[in-house]
Amino acid sequence: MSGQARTERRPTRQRAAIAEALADATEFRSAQEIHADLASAGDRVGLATVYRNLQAMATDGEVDVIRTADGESVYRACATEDHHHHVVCRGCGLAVEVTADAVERWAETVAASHGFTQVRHTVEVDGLCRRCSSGSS
Amino acid sequence: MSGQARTERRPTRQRAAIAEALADATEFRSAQEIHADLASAGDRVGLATVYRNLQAMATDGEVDVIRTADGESVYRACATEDHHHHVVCRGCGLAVEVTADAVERWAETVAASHGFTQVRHTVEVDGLCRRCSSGSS
DNA sequence: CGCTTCATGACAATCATTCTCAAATGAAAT
DNA sequence: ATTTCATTTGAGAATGATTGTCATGAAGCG
Ligand SMILES: [Zn+2]
Ligand SMILES: [Zn+2]
Ligand SMILES: [Zn+2]
Ligand SMILES: [Zn+2]
Repeated sequence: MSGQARTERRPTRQRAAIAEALADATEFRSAQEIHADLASAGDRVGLATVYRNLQAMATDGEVDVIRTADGESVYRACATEDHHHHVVCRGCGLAVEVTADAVERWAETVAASHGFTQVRHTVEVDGLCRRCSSGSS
Repeated sequence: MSGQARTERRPTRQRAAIAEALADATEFRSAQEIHADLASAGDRVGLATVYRNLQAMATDGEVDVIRTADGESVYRACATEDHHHHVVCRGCGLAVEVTADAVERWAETVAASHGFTQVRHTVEVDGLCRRCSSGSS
């Protein structure tokens, strides 16, 4: 039931660099941030290239992508290839991967009960992690 | 536990017009669309004003807002004031309101189990409605 | 090595959303 | 009704992430 549609893509230095930058990062990063990371590491990669690769990788399921509150797309190479969701800290960006079979089934069921097919879903949970909870007013 | 923070806001012709346009609409509409709707109805309202009011209304829980696949914010005056989610048709925009206590609890629980507080969540389900499913390959 | 095809990069173009700030308006006080 | 003052509006500029363009560079291949 897990779907990766690994498109036929040609390996390049840039792609490898992006993948590595993504592997090093522990939190979700935006295309712009990845681009900056590479730049500051002396790796010169075009911004458009970063966008294109990140999107392709996301499409192929190699990386996860979520939308921040202000609409920015952020990517991350997750620990597991299996379908999962995240609990993200609004304060520091810490992201925990979680699975939710119950939610998966619910989405499918509720949609089907209303006659919908080809169902997809988006589930994101955010809050303040333990550390960030301490410094609240 | 349901939160509306009805801000002290001053009633204006524009606000009323926007609220009405929203009430008439059956699907989710973007700020731009609402603005166009008003314009074509002879109601002249500044685009910035539409954005401002829509956001304020969303903040106060008067209307629902979701993000489309391409990052556009779309609003709708829903049937119920209670917390709920949607199953939206990718083909025609038809939106069904659904509740999911199980999901609500799951989000809260899984976040808490990882030490998160002030938890919020986003749950959107989309697919093809019965009608739109017919014309697929 | 030549050839074909895909990827890259610099930069222009999009486009939803936000910002600016002077003018208009609501509400309350006089 | 008129003054007063904070809020809201509107027209247009500004922002900023993402996408498009297209000439150049690199991969794959015989
Ligand atoms: Zn945190
Ligand atoms: Zn899921
Ligand atoms: Zn439909
Ligand atoms: Zn919910």
